[in-house]
Amino acid sequence: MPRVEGAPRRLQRRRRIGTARIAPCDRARWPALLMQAFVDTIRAAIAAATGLPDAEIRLESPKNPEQGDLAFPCFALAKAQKAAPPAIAAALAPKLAAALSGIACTATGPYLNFQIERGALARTILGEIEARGAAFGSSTEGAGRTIVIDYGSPNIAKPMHVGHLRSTILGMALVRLHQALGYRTVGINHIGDWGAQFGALVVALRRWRGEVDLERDPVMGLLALYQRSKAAIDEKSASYDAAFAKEARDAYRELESGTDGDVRKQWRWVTQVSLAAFAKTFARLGVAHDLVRGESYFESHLQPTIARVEAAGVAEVSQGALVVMLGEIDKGLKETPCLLRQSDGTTLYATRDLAAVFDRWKEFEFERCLYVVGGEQKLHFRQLKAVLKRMGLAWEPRVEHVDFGLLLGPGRVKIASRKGAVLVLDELLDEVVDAARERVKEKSAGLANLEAVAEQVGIGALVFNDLKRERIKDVIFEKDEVTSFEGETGPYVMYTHARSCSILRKAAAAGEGGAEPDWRAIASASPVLLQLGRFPTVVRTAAAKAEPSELAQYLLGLCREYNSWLAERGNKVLGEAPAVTSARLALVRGVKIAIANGLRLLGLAAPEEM
RNA sequence: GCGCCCGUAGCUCAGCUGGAUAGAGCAGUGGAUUUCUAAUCCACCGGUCGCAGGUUCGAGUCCUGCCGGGCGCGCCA
Repeated sequence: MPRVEGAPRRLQRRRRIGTARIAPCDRARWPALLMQAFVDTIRAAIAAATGLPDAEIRLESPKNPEQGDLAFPCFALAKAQKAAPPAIAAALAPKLAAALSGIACTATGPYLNFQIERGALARTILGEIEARGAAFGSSTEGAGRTIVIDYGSPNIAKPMHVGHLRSTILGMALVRLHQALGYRTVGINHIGDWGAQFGALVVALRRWRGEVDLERDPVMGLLALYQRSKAAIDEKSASYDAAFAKEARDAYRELESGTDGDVRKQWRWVTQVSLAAFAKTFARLGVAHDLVRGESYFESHLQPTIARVEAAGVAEVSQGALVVMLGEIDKGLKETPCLLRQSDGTTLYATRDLAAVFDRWKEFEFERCLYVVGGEQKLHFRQLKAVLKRMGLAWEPRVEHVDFGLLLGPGRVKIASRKGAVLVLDELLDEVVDAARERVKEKSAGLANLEAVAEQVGIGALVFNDLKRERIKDVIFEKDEVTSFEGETGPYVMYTHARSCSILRKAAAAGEGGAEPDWRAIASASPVLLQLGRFPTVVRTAAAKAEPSELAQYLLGLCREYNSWLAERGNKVLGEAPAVTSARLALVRGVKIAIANGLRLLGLAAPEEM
């Protein structure tokens, strides 16, 4: 039962570390990074004028958009030139202005502000989006390389609950982000289908099968048996049953022995009905794993795995157990070695994950192997990596724990409780979709595909609510917030998309938009254009940092800028002079494409009407 | 006790590799609909960026200490 157990036990936060660094932009490979192209041009000019090494030239955005599109602070030059930053800026501005064509350069205090010529900005960015369409934002950077992503990973015999939501949603987004960058992705559902608890469950099935309904909703029936069996083997529980516990241990031993008898038959059935239920839930979230490979798969790999670690000379026996001491690798792990084999000879979680990661490396030679697992398991993955490092495996840095915070209820109360009341994921999805259906009915009465849109909007609201936050932060699940659909929400982004589609439909119906665009008509939309230009870079960094929230935040910002522009009285799109309408339609189309692509990468639908 | 993490507006959060007056959403107040979906937009209200030092031309951002909160810590997963 690997990734999520009933109650999230731990919570960790971490700053971005590890391999999540972003390589310098390779222009040969990234011809279409849009804003990056302008940035590189300006940087080259600054380098030529100042002699600064390329790495030290950092451009930023001016505080006030009217000051320019890009800015360069001159403080760093002050020491070398022995002059005040404003004087340096003033001296540099004319030189750069002369060197750059189509980009104005002015000094404002200690800053150099650059403004790209409006027409060029619009033409470049909107032209690129138009040309690439659904592929806008994607690239071939990752061609020929593989990313393995372990996510979702529920445990059999129990329904998926809210605790699985974050891993599933984050994992799905990471799969899509990497795909967009040209990587081959392998999404793995590492189901928890092994362990002593299944011995107990089989015994529970033997004894109490008739007492629960296993026909209508097998997984809920299994949950009841699972909980009851857990109490029966818990010495501290009032329902402790010594005979049951012994039988459970025997059953697990039989399961582990590989004997294809009754125990294994029952276990197989449990696995089968559980997977069928998971598949439905995953489908609603738009998730499809490439590989379902549970812990049981690695049973035969356990002894070879231990042998391999022993052969590497890093294993030792301590207090009867086989461990790998890790203090030399990581001082923080001095007190917590990695246990590979218990004193009774059985293996542990770490052994299985070690077997799994060896297997994955052998099969995929991954660029990265991401474990989208809650922060409460941080120690486990830290140990796992430390073992790999101690074994001298060069690919150890490619293994990353993509950790995330807890999902909490109102008042920071834990939602998923070990005792009883699990919030079943399907029920939650139904609730959100119900709320969405009400809203869609009320706002768009005659919508033909009401049900489909309600599903898209409701689930989109839930997913976006999760993805918009930095993953390390806890998510406070407030139902009112998830079903409000206003403000910084998934439906807000979807709505912006749907409105744009509506404008484009009307334009097509009226035959507008064919004229040569007059880019001056969108001169006031440069914040929108600049934001559009950032899209490919955002996709790239969101993937590199395994942080989908960067894309979600980007989309919110894009929609905010765009809606604000669109609401201005002077910016009417349809029915204006043909050249004006053409230019504005190009902007609408560009935004529409960026939103659609962004939503898709986050795993959300982009309905054309809602 | 040890390890790791978090602490920005009443609430929920952004803030890119330290840089120009700290930004949104929600809640509250007041506006915008002969105008392309008002699931929108505009304005106002609201902040000692936990506290104290330090580094720096410059710190919400880096370092140290403290306070508050969370998670984890050998035979569970």
